[in-house]
This record gives sequence, structure tokens and C-alpha cells, in this order.
Amino acid sequence: MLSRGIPPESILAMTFTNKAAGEMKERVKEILGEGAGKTASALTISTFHAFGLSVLRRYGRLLGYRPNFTVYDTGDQVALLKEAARELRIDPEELEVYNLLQLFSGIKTERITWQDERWYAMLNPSGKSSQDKSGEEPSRGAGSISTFQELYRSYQEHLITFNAVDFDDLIMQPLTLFREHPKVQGHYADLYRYVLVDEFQDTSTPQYNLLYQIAREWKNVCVVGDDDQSIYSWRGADYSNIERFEKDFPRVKEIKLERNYRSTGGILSAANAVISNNTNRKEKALWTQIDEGNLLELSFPDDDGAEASFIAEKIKLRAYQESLAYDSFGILIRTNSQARVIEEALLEADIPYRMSGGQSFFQRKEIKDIAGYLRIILNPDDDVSLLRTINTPRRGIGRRTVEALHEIADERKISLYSAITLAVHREVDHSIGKGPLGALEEYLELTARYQERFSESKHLAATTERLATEIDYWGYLVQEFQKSERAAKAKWKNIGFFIRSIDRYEQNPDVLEPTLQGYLNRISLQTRDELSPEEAAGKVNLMTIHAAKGLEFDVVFLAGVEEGIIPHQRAVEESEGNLEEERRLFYVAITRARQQLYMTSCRRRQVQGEMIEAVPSPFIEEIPAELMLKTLADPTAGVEMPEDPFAALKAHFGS
DNA sequence: GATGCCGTGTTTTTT
DNA sequence: ACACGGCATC
Repeated sequence: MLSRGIPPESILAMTFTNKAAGEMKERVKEILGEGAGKTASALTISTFHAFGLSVLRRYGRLLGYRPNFTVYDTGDQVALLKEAARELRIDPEELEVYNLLQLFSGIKTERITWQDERWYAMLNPSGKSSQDKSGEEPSRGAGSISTFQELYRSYQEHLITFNAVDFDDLIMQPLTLFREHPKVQGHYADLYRYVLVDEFQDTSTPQYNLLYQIAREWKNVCVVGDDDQSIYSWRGADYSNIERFEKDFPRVKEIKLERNYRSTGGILSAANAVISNNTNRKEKALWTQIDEGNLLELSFPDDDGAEASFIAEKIKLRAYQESLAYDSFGILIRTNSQARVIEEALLEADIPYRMSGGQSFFQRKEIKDIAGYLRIILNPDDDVSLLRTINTPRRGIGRRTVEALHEIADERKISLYSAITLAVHREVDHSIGKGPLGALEEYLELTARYQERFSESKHLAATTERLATEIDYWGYLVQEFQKSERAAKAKWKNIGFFIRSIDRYEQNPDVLEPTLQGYLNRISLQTRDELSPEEAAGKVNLMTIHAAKGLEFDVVFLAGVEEGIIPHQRAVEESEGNLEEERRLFYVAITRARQQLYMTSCRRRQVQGEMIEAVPSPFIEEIPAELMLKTLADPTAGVEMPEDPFAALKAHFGS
């Protein structure tokens, strides 16, 4: 496109994960060649959510958002919902918070309505809550429609009071903005005359609407997708958007991409055979000119520990024998919980790796604590961050004090921070004692001081470091983890890492004007701090199958090919139709491999601290036997390691 | 108000 | 296995 003289700033490319956006940026730079960095960064390459956020940052005030609003992640949403419940005198224990948030998400994105009965099954699968007619009424019944509606309303009101948005708002609010302010819609539609969407099968209806609002005038849209790789239906992805697309842009030209340039013939045949078991799909005939290649290998380790060491040893062996770089290996897992054992084995074997996706670095408590301070400094109305930081590290503000503050805040519909200000300045009657009141005053002073420091200083990282020192977070960690100095140290190390990541952000030439807000935005939409390309080089890639979509590796290990893991037990329990999505997931995993695929199916596996018997995944049967080499014995038994050239010396000197 | 211990449940996948 | 919340105790 650029070669045709199209100005780069008129191009908008949408992806679904930060990882994909990052890869795309890299590839654009590569294609444009050296020195084209500037041209490449003139393109807008963004996830849908990050794009929505930038729209709100710019025009959010038209919807009543104050500057520096906060983006709430799932953890914050849970905290907010519990707050809302507390205020309505509903016992949060009676709520299935996680499912309730799913319901709210469905309502907000208009996937479900209150009239819909679908959500009811979703909320009471175990029959845990609802009919609690026994005895008196300690709290209100938590299972009725009106209660849920009331909670939803309160949840929404609180978001506004706290000057915060949730992930769904990042898509829905820009749509509202476009509807109520056609000029804003016009601005974006005019700016982006060329729109591209990668992994189009993963668009949700609101995301599609957003895309449509931007592209409807110029109609220069290019979408790439594969219905066989649709693996996000659980969060609203709907590949029937492909049909809507054909209707909305009638002059559509369809190009089938059936030639595969990635995988060996054997891998492709296996993948094709598996996916052909799905009923609901566009028929296609993928082919490749690459030769058959090696057989797929399937082995049966005794347990997940053996599986992990098999993978580690195999990687070491092949890296050594074939001089393969570590970053040409990918280890794919279905669930994040599989990662731990594998990480341990990689560490043990001294193999550099990176884990992406999943339990984010930024979700760790110590990081959320410090980030909580940054958030409250930026947006004092953010009650969730206030509650997180008000007594961490401990400063003598306990339950009673917080309750008193809540009373002031609830009554006036103001944030807790405002309530503290009133209390400290004696502008309101309250029952807060002298000690806690002094502590509150100090808290106010601290946040005010850093508000100033952050606005004056351009050194975000240094200022954050100063803050961490001033609140004596290290002292707090030592106190909290008296039993494990190691844990305290590890957490403090994470704080150091966090501060360095702020520093990296500040130094990043792609960021024109680094701000605290910009940094916090970035981390709230990022599952894990993406390593810079240099840092990622030479490292084995460990990730979930979901996170691996769109990526490829010479050698892929697929761990835990067992019934209950893939297909995942909860997925099949939920609904029969989910089996096809699980199969697509398996298909995506297979097709990540260029040269070789290793699968492992453990005989037993440690799950939630208990050893359970495991059974191979039924999907294995769908791979033609002649494409696969089955190793019946425990693969770790026969693995020979390359001789350590220093082994003899080490033995000699007894090191 | 802080601290320590015990019982309970658990997120499948991600923005 | 592990984190989290509740509860008793200092």
C-alpha cells in the first residue's frame, strides 16, 4: 500500500492482541527496510481495545469522563462489584462474582438482554446461591433478576463516580461517542481511509460496528480471517461477521489463501484431518509445496514433571545438535496452570525462555500495590486503587475507619478520596479517631506531594522509585514475609523490574511524549510487559495456545494433550458446541509448527495438589496414524544429553 | 487496629 | 498447592 503512495498516517490496522500488533509493527519495519522506522510508526497499528482507549482519551470528556480516567481490569472489576454489593447490603459471598461479571459484560455489549434466560443457567450452574429461604434474612436474596439489575446499575454508577472504564467500555463508549457526536466519527472516518483487520474471525459485534463506523465512507477495507481459527467465541467473537462484511461492503473481492508457506506436508495433513471433523465451516483445500517432513511425535510421560523435563531435554539436545536458536522453539499449553512445572524444568536446565500471556506480571500483588499509588495520584476518585493503597503499607487505617469513610462517601455520592478530604478538614461529622485521622492526613499529603512531583518531573521511573522508598515498601515486604526472606526479595525484585519497565517506556523512541497516564494505559491493556525484540531473541517461547495464534515456530511442543485439558473439561461441560471450538484450538496449536511437532500426553498429572490419572485426548485419534510416531515408553527414560564439555573438569575439581 | 491460623474454593482461554 | 477471607487473639 505504501508503495502506491498512500500516506502511512491514513492507514489503520487492527489486531486483537498486543503481541500481534507488535509483530505486525516489526514486519512493517522489516519490509520497509532500515531507516523507515519513522514511516512505519506513522501507521496506526493497534488492538481494538487500545484504539478505543485512544479515542476516549481524546474525546472522552464529551461523554463526561474527566481527564486521567482509569482502566479497570478484571481484578478491579471484582473489587468494584463487591463494593457495589456491600452498599446494597448484599453479601458478596452469595454472588458468583466471576459469572456475574460475564453477565454484565454480555448486557453491556448487547450480546444478551435481561429478558434472555440464557444467563440464568450461567449464573447458577452449581445451584450455589439463589434459593436461600431458610431462617431469617441476614442479607438480601442474591439470586433474582431485580437484584442483578440493581447491582448492574450500581456497578455502572460507580464506574462513573470513580472516573473509570472497564474493558467493554473501551469498545462501547467510542461507539456511543460516534453516535452522539457525528463530527468525531467523521474525524476518524476521514483520517483512516484504509482499514485492515487481522484475524477477522475474532471480531465481536461491537468491534465490527466500530470498524464499520470508521470504514463506511471510503470502503477501503481489507480483512483477513480463517473461520477454522476462531477461538474467542467465549468473549463475543462471532465469525458470522464475515457475512455482515460481505453485505456491508458489496463490492467485496474474496481471495482464498489456500497455499500454506509455513508447515511441512505432514503437519498440514494432520491439521487438515483434525479440522475436517468440524461441521460448521467453510470448506477449503490447503496445500503446500514443502515436503512431507518428519513424522509428528507423540509420547507418554509418567507425569507432568516428566513431561516438563522431556521438553527441556529435547530442546537442549536439538539446540545443541542442530545449532538451533532457542527462539525457534515454542511450547504450547492449554491452561496457564501448566506453565509452572515447565518453567521449573527450563530453569533447571538453564534454558532461557519467556512466558507470554496469562497471569500477567502486572497482576501481581506487589505490582498492583505500587501501580495503585500511581493510579490514585493520577485519578484520586478511583476508589478501587484507594482501598488497595490506603493501608498498604500499614499506616493504622483499619476496617472501622474505612467504614466511616464509606458512610460519608455513600451519603454524598462522592469518592472516598473526597470523603477523606472532608473528614480531614473537619467539614463533616465523623467518628474517626485521632490516630487514624492523622494517618489519613498523611495519606492525603503523600498523594498530593506526588501529584506535584509527577507533574513537575519528567523522570517517571525515578519518581516512582522515590515513592516506593518513601512509603518504605521494602520494609512492608520484610514485615509481611517474615517467614520467607526469599519471597520478600523476589517481590522487591519485581518492583525493580516494574520501575525499569517505566524507564524503558520513557526511553522508547516510539513514545512521543511519555506520561504517567500513557504508561498506566499501556500496562492495563497488556497482559505482560512485552520484551523488546533484542531481549526476546534467543529465548524459548512458552505460552498458551490462545496467545500463540498468529505465531509460528520451527519446533513446537504441545503439552498436556489429554482429555480434560484439550478439549478442556469445563468447555465441554458448558455446552456440547464448545467441542468444535476446542478442536479449532487443537488445530491452531498443530499449525504453529513449521518443521516438527511433539505432543505429550501424561499418564498421570498433578492437579490442585493431587495426583490424578490422565487419559490421552480424543483428538489424537483424529490424526492419521501414518503421520505420527508414538513413543510408548516414558520419553525421558532414553534421552541422552550432549556431553557437557566441562563435565570431566567439574568432576575432577568437585564443583 | 494488627497479627496469625485455619478452612475453603479454584480461572479455561484475554482485552 | 495455594491464595484468600474469616475469626480469634494480642
